[in-house]
Amino acid sequence: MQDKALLINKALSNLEIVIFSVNCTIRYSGRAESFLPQGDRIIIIKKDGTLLVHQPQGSSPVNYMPKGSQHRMVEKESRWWLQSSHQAKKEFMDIKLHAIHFIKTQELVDSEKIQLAGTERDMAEMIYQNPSLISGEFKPVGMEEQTKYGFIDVLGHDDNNNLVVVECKRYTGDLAAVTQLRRYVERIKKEKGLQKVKGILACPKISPNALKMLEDLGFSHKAVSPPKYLERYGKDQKKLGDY
Amino acid sequence: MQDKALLINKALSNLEIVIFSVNCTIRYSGRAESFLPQGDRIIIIKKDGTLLVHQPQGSSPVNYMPKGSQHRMVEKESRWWLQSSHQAKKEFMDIKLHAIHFIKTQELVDSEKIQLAGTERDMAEMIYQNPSLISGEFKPVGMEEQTKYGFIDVLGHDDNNNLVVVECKRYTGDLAAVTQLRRYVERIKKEKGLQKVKGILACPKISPNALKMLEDLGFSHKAVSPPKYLERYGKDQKKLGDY
DNA sequence: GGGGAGAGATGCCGC
DNA sequence: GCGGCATTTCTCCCC
Repeated sequence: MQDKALLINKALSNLEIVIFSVNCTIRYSGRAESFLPQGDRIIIIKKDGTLLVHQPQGSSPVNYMPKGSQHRMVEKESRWWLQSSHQAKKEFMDIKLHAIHFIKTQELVDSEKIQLAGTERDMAEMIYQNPSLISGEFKPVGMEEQTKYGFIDVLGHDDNNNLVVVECKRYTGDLAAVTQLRRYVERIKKEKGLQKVKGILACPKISPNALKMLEDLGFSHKAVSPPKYLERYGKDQKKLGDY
Repeated sequence: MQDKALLINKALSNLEIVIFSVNCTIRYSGRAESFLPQGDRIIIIKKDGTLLVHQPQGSSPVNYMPKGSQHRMVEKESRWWLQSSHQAKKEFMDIKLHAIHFIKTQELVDSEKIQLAGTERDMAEMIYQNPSLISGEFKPVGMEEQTKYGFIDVLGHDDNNNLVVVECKRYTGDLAAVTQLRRYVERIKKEKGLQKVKGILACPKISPNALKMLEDLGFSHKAVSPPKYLERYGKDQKKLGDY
């Protein structure tokens, strides 16, 4: 165990990634307090100080520590503990190690960033480029207007020169989306001193409650789905290999 | 490589957890589309079919597949791929393996659930038990009222018999929290046919914009922090050692 | 560093 | 399964 501790402390100081498979008990104190009874888990400590504890099922880590945390193996009363702390954020974690199934340390090299398509931002751009997706009379105005009046996805006007605020959601529109749209419309009305500003929620579908609230507020829903850009970077795909 | 593939496919069918350290390229298609150029990553496949891909830094997985996904090692044109799919959700991932640094399979036993204190729910209960945290005249009403009118954190009334809606946030109150409170107050007004319903946002702090909107709507902010229940299980801590 | 908002969010609970 | 909502959300962008 002593040698394992040395190995780990050395790896941590070398900023290598460390992967444990252990049987442990965990306490955390910081933004909240938590206790996790004894069980088998995978623990990962990354170069940037991030610590993740994963159970054998589930997508999210059951416990974790943020980037910038410090970690060390400590022996106390003939027991080994993995202690983590982030002093600035006042977060602390103590992992009591009942057994260590295996440990692996490794230097990983990866500075690549993921390329993602089909986001809400892509949706807004698609509508901006192809405003008939909203309606035949919808005319988007300059993108700079978006920043000027906040985080409005697409701002435009109709044939009667009414301003139109479009809020995009990539999946089901919910009550929060409606209140967000409402907030933008009210802000525009106040800042521009307008009586009438249209609000449109663009999303593939909308919950019944959200639709009711939307219509009660005089807004409307337009069914639009986020774009899948496979075709867009089809050429890049070829360059990247015969995938 | 052949033997590794057999090992992995066997482990996957045995519902063991599999941990890879690899150099890979990743494509994903499903709710969105993504491409991640070549680099070193850790891959975890869990018993429930969850797949996680982690880069050497950052808290969130760069790519992932949901619970219920299926995985297999495939050889194609003298290259090994790890293919994952979730047919029902129409999600697909192809991981092109340039190198495998190590693979570990393991059976993990853990059915424990984490105990968490300091959540918004705990905050609401604290206020319900100790209403003077809101004000001297605040009197909470029965908890069953909460479900009847939705997900209101704490519902009560003041000395003048005005209904009071309290929305709790465990950290900074923001614009979304204000619109959420507004939604609850409007719902109560409509369902009960009331003219005046008070709204209170209980949170440790509040952003300037949120405070302005809150006051414009006639609501108010009360500084309350989520409870830390360390003292509740203080005795257990002592048993675990003087960390 | 804080505010505002999205996320391939995930997870939990209730209907 | 969907709806509504919190999350030790995390991450990104912009000020």
